[in-house]
Amino acid sequence: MAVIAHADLDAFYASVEARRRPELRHVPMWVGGGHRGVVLSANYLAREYGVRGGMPAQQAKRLCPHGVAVKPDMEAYSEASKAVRDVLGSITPFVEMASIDEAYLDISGCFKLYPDARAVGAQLRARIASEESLPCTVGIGPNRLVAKMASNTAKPDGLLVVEPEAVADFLHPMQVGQLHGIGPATAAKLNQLGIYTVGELAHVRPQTLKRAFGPKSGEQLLNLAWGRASARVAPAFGNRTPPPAGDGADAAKDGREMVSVGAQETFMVDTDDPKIISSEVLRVSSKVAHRMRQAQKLGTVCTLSLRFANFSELSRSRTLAGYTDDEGEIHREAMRIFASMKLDRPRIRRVGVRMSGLSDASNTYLQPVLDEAERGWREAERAVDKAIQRFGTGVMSRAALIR
DNA sequence: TCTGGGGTCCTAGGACCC
DNA sequence: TCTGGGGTCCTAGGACCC
Repeated sequence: MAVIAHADLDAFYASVEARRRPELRHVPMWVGGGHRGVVLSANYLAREYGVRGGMPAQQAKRLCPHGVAVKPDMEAYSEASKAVRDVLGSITPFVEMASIDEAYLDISGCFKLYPDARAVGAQLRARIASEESLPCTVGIGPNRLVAKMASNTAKPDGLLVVEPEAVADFLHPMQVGQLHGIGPATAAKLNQLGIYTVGELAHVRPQTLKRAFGPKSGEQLLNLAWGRASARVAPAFGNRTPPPAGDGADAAKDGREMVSVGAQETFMVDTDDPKIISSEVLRVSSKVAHRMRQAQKLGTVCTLSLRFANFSELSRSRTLAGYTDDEGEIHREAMRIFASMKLDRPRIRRVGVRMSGLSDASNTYLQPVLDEAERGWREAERAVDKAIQRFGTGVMSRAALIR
């Protein structure tokens, strides 16, 4: 039986900030905020005031007026994440970063060096604390789900091992909404059916769940309730092409193929001005195209999404005639979609563009551009990529994007 | 001064083909 | 000419996660 560990860095962004600014260590503090922003990560002192990740920054400030808001520094967090990954990798080669602040490890092969799972977990925590000065919680179980639930239960700064025979006793007393994969909507629907705890969920007739949630989701809910899940950890790229070396779009998570690339931006003030909307769509298209080129991907499905002033959303997608990573083409397609929506100038809060239907640039036929005048843009965009690589983001952009 | 940005996966309905 | 069934692809939207 496999033994899987889930390592979760506690209040990650806030911890990285506290590490380099010790004066922040003993005050309520969170990362994020700004105009129309949200809290990305709050330290545990701030959480005592009710401040939580995802909460509007305004609300955090109201709950904790003397708390300190810190501007995010994604580059620093990304570097810290890589350093942690290296530490984890020195204990087992089977490490899969599930996001910037958590990793799954297959530690099945570690028991020649360590007496038991608890010893491996303790070592992971000790090494990250001593080498990276970051607090971390480790959960261990027979598969990914149980390991994840164990770390959720043990955080912050804890360690919990759930033996295979103890899985049901561990999960069944929990509320259904605590399960990884059951969000507010599903929890509410389960509650309506009179199902509140994981134990109750585990004993519902499969037919009932399948009728209510569809065959696949119904089955999945039962698996979750019994703690059945994959124990696969995918650090290796197997027969797939590894992602390009270097930073940037290796945001591609370990092992899994990139499915889409998108960007979105919220306006400072809601707008119904087509000119402003078009130039914002160009800005996000340019971001998407740049990241696609970095990842060496071409895409064929363009999705435009809008969030309106009242927070309702609308999205439309279209399949292009060929593959592209060209910002001009993406922008034109997105604006064509916008026009086809025939909106009556509603106030728009946010615009987003996402490209999917991705394919590796190296083995995808790129449709020749018919309009010769367009040909120059590809080269120009490549040149901009190079300049950005040398001098950093912000050195160059289209004249139309300069505010 | 309410509510970001980056993703993945699933479902349902319609088009289309056999 | 009428009819049914199944498979697949595309699109829109919802749910969820960090």
